[in-house]
Amino acid sequence: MASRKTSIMEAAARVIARHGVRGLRVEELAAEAGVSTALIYYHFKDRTGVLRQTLEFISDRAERYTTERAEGAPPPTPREELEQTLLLELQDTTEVRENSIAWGELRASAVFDETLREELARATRIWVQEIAELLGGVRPMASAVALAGAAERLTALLEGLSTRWLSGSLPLPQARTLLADAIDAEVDRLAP
Amino acid sequence: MASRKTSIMEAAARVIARHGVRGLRVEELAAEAGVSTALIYYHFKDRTGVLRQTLEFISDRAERYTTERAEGAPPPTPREELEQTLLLELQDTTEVRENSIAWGELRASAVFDETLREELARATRIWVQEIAELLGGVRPMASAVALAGAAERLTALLEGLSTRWLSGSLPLPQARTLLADAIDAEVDRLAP
DNA sequence: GTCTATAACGGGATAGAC
DNA sequence: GTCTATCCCGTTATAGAC
Repeated sequence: MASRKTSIMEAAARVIARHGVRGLRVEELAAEAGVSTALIYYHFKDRTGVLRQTLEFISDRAERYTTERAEGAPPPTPREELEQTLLLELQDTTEVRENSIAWGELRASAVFDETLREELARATRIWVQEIAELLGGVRPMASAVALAGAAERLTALLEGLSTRWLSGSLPLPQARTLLADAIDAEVDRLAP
Repeated sequence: MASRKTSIMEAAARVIARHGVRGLRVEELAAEAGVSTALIYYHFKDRTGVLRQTLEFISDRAERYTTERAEGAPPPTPREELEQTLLLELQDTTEVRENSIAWGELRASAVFDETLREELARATRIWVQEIAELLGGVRPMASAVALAGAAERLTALLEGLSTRWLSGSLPLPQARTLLADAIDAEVDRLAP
């Protein structure tokens, strides 16, 4: 069962998705979590502590939901799995939106906050590695270097498209098409 | 010569590069620009006005330095020009770093600030269009739609790589290689 | 562990003189 | 156009009871 502290971090993720890291007010967070502000300081020491731990929480959670699949569904082909995994991040559902926004905020905050960098780099590495493995399933003969490069490009492109979408510079369907085309191109490029 | 207002926007770009949009304090900006806080409100109305106009300033400046070429230098081939223009944004010089950080910050802020969106979308459109034209120089037979797609992907990838670089998740040389490879791939893909 | 009440402070914004 | 001085509000953070 979720501890009080965990449910505060879940609430923090929602608040960050609404107003960003900069817009997170401890009082609003308290209201969202249904607790007093004092309790937040009790569990997290200060506002920075809330952010640090919530961002860690978010990157862990993102790792999890990308891997999950429906129970009775037919097992997808490697190619389908790759495409689904990446396109999953470009969807206008509450959960994805929340995670994408929070992830973008985390990324942006790390530019100025050294303490976030290591954790972020680690989460990025894991994600890129996961995509590289999926690409390897599609193109078993491709070299590890080529797979790693393609994975790094596809995930970086996804982050770029996602931010454009969320900031209102690119309609979602177009973002999805662009990503799908890039997947095609990278897979073609890895062909024997 | 630079007006007072312009020099305040230059100072704002520096402060944003140091502490982010989130960390921009009007008082610090005033100190950086060597003026009083009241003067800032006189010229920009409020803090948001500073951000809005600085964003415009930054995107204009980026357009300029991207387009500039050395005087006596031999005119580059279309292919060289394309590559140089894009790779220019991945360099560890003060000016580029400052612009990239500020651009990333404004992009991230626009997710929560409606007032920045239109200007940002406009600047993005101009930039994508410029790259599409350079691609058209390399592949004159390619369709406008194909050129626009490739340009959108390359610039979005560049933003993604840039943010990874600035947030410490990707070494600069690697980011440059990845982008160069993507340019190769897109140009190949547009081949007749 | 959790609350209510409040202290303490940072920073955006303005008044008014020059 | 530009400054000095200051107001004032929103937020962070803590004290102390339960």
